[in-house]
Amino acid sequence: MSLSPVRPKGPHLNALRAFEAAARLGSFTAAADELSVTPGAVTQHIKTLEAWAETQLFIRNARGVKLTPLAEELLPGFTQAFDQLGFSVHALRNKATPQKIKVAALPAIAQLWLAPRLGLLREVAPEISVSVVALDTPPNLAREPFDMTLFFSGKPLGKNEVKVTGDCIFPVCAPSIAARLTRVDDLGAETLLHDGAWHEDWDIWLRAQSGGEKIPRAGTVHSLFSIALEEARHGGGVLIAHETLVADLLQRGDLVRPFATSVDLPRNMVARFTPAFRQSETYEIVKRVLLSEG
Amino acid sequence: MSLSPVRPKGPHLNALRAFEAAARLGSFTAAADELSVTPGAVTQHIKTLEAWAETQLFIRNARGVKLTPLAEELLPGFTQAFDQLGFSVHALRNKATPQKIKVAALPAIAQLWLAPRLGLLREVAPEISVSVVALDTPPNLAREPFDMTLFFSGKPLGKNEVKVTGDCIFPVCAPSIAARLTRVDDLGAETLLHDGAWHEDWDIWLRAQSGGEKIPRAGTVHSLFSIALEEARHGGGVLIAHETLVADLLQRGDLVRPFATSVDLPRNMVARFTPAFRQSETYEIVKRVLLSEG
DNA sequence: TATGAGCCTTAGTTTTTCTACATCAAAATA
DNA sequence: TATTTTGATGTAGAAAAACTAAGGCTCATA
Repeated sequence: MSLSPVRPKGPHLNALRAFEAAARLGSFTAAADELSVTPGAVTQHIKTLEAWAETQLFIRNARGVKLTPLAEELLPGFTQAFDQLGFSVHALRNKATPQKIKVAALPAIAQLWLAPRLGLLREVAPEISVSVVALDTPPNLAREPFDMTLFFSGKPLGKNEVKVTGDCIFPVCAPSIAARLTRVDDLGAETLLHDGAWHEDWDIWLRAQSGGEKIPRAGTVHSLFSIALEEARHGGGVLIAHETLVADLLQRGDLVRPFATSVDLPRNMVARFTPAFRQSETYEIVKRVLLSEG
Repeated sequence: MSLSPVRPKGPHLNALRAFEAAARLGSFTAAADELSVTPGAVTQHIKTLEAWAETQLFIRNARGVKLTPLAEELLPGFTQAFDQLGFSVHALRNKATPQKIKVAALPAIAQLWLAPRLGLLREVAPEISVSVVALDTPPNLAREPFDMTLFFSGKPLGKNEVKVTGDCIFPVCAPSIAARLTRVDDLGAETLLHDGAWHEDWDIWLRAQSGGEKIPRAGTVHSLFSIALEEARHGGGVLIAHETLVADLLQRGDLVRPFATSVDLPRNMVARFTPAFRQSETYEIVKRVLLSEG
């Protein structure tokens, strides 16, 4: 019996959050990414927490970490707590400023699909202000302050998800280039443009064409689809494009499809919403305007 | 549509915790107390949160704060989240170090009732280590890292509470003083000792005696019951004592009861446990040993 | 009118948290 | 086998957050 003079303190909330993220994702690096900090910060948080609890939470291997049985057992409770907290934070934002919404989207989607539609939204409901953040990977909606995300997904639709469009690829190019393309074989003489994140697109499309296997895949890679698109528009080569992202330019005639065949990819453009946002008045308007014509 | 380059951040967790406490308790000062910080810290947290959400959460009056309807609406969700978090933290401690338990108790209870029994516990289960923190008011078990509390309570027993003893008061003094006390009136010539936190005790007891109303209540006040008790033991006066706290000294003969009459107060000494602790193996042992003889 | 309770503000300090690197070990690759 | 890659760690310094202390304000109550 030690009559301690000081009120004992609980662990730091940030350490608990770091633990939950690391345990759920099974990786300190992934947790650091979700929390927008460096992996070193996560290491420190978890070390602090382990010292506080006087126990080990992770088994460190040189290549990644593994949960101890204790951490495994405790994880669901922490996840539930932070989920509830995240929901309440979303509710706070949605009820305090219902006319302001935050969207996270793939850069290409943000620029080529979303941007035109936001003009439409402004016409219909000028009181709604939308802020868009371009991200390469979908954020964890239960934890980060976004109301909706727009990404491609090959998984079955989840509870708060809505299919926006399918994903279908085909080559596009400037009309001047299209003039000299009649057979798939002609592509061998052209620069094949593609996006770095979708480096398999040409391969997929060519494999679906008879004789396409022989075309060399080498070409110019751009880190952003929108830059590759710009390049194609100026006659820089033939781009393997995603239908939803080039519909506008095709309609305007800036780009044309040299070949009729397209390939459907097994994935969709998916809009995902937070449960809190779905309860707000704004949700219906946004959904109606943005997802009107599939 | 502003294409923001930075990933937006959620509010700080500490700010959310401060909000929850302030909203639940309806007072910044009380929240500061629960969180063991100064009221200024709470003010700042809440101001930060209000700025983040771009909304007002409290209506400030010169005398206390009132929740806005929005805050009122959001409170339950936040409370639930932090309750769950608290439970998980307790579970972490209980499963990581099941042999270490933390108790918060009233100073007088800690010293006079609990301390003797801890020796007994050590005999029965030496592997259990108990740390005791003396507090004047019961801590919020759902938020602070204690496994159990021991305080007097006049309220009906709650879900995780167990009655330990009743509370019954009567005068005690050294045998030398008792020798010159025969009637209640004789108390008029003695120094009446009492604890500052229980300043009404003499009043209550005297009112229950015939003729007691006339005795002057003035006497020596001590901030700690145990100091008043020490004073009484050394012949410094007559103390109005609580049965559970002086049983030992009475049995040993260090103190005696000059009058037979006692008054039952409408309250009990109550042990309260965390739900997480009740699930641990240690709970049964502790309960059996400490609460054996009512 | 004086007092006290309760919150606010500001300035300055302490504590916490984060980053930037360098390092290390196992696994994957060549 | 040598090399590269991946993911975690340790440390120092810097940045950010959180806290305290002290003075001030306002309203209710005595």
